Amino acid sequence: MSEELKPVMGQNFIHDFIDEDLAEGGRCEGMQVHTRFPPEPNGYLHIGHCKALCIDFGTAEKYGGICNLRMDDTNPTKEDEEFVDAIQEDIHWLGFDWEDRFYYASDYFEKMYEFAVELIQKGLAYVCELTPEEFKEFRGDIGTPARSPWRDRPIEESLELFERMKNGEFPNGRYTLRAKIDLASGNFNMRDPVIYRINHMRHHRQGDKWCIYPMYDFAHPLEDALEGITHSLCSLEFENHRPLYNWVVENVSIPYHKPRQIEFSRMGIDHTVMSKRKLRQLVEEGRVAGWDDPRMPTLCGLRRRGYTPMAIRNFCDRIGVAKSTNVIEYGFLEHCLREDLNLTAPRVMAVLHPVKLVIANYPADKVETFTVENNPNRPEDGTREITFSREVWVEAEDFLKEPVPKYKRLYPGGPECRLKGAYVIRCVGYETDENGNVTEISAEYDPNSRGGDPADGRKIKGATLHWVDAATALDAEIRLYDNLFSDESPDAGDKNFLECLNPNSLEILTGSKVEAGLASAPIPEPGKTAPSYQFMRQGYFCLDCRDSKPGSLVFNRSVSLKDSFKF
RNA sequence: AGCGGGAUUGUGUAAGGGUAGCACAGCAGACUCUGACUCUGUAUGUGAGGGUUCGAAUCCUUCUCCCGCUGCCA
Repeated sequence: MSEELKPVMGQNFIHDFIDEDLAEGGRCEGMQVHTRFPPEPNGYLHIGHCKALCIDFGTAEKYGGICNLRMDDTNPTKEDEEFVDAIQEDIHWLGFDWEDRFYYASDYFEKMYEFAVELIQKGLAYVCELTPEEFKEFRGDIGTPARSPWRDRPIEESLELFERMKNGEFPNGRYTLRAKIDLASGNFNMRDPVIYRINHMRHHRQGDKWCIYPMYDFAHPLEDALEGITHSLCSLEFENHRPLYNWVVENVSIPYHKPRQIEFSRMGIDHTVMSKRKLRQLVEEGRVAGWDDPRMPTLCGLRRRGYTPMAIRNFCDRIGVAKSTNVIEYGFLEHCLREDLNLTAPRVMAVLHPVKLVIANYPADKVETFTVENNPNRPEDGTREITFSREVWVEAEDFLKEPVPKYKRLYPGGPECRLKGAYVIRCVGYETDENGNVTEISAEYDPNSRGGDPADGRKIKGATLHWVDAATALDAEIRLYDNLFSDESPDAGDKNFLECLNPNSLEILTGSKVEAGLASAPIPEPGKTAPSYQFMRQGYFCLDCRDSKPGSLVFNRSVSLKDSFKF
């Protein structure tokens, strides 16, 4: 990671809270800031998770503290071990390290059970036998308190029933354990929330050991407290749960810290969706090729698209942390990618829409080799050799039969242009097919401009054009991506986000021409970052890890270059 | 309606009584063997009304609008 681009987290309101805690001498004895990233292993990580990751790990780092990775696996219905590995890989790929602090919430089931028993003994929890339907009916609403006919069940009876629940004597839904808090609270989370439910389902790690599972609101504060977490950072939708979080920590005999929950707003990105449900729908309905489709905001998708960990991390650190609703422009993500790739990506030439250019006064049997820099901004990256002959491919948009204002490329009678690294040429004519489509451009070159510099030092008025030698060029398939959604906010309101899908989000070009040297380009392993090349003037491209094979190259365009000249 | 949050330029985010700053996007130039990069310059903002004050984005007050919450999900 280059120093100048190393992501740095700025001061934000979370830090203000922590500074406050530190100044008070620490709400926790001898406090070292300790955070955690607690994904539920039920799906793939996306860039929204990366924001949380940057906040959790970044905050710990800023204070010289540590951050745990914890699988929040308290609901066996949705979770699977397969995601555990994928999640760890993605986090490591981003460059975060939890060292040896990797935990499962399910490892605390025994302790959680004991804490639940303690609550019952204190008269702060009871076994309830409302059916789910009754529960809903008794829940009350704004203005009317909930009713709970079982909240005065004798402690001994609750203890016995809870133990029998654990022993598997009852079917799903027969009983729940509820915290006794406040049936009239305006905060519905406090209206005697369920803290344990019966679920006869095999847990991915615990197997059939348990058939009762703690609810998030009960489990999470305990997980945090047991791990010594000082600051539990989460997104805004848990704000209403904070009183319950604190209630649990305060009413249970935890010998460790009292963690503090701080909430921040999630990130939205325009032209994309972030909800796991919607992403899953895109995959399952075949709207995209899979979770790692380069158009997906998943980390595996972005990776296959050529996004670098550096770019994604910088993005997350620079969008800031606040509590207001926000929608970041997709262009900002692209900016962060260009910023990184511009520094590191080797330059090569590729012609996406090829047209044959014949240099009339160049000998038909002559072949030359030119040496060009891999990255003019970084001479230390060395050079490569490219061949040149009478016929080359150039970009179709670099020629016009009739020029438009400010056009300084090829047209009959137009200015001298430079073939990058080769020769100065001037357009002298063109040929068309019966439909008037340009089939061939003819030009004359200046033999005294070898390497691109005219011997007499005259200034070249036209542009520098990229090209590839027709004699050695490789065919490649190029995939250009656009936003998956044409609507700015496919996530907003009641509209069906699928109706906002952009039908032009993927464009496949066949017959594009690339430098012969790319034949030896390393094809990345799936799950690894594909090295990106800058195709001069065309953007950043990486070989597709799934579809490229030696001799058959498929490139994904990560992002185009900014183009200040619109044709 | 009850509870909890939020509102600073096109977008995101700073400034917590003292010149509203930064980044991206935009526009205009310079430079350039990438119309990229880089560099320079530039326009646009404190949701509304009252109040306190020499001075308010910031403190008080009234209002408006937006978001979240009534899973045995997390």
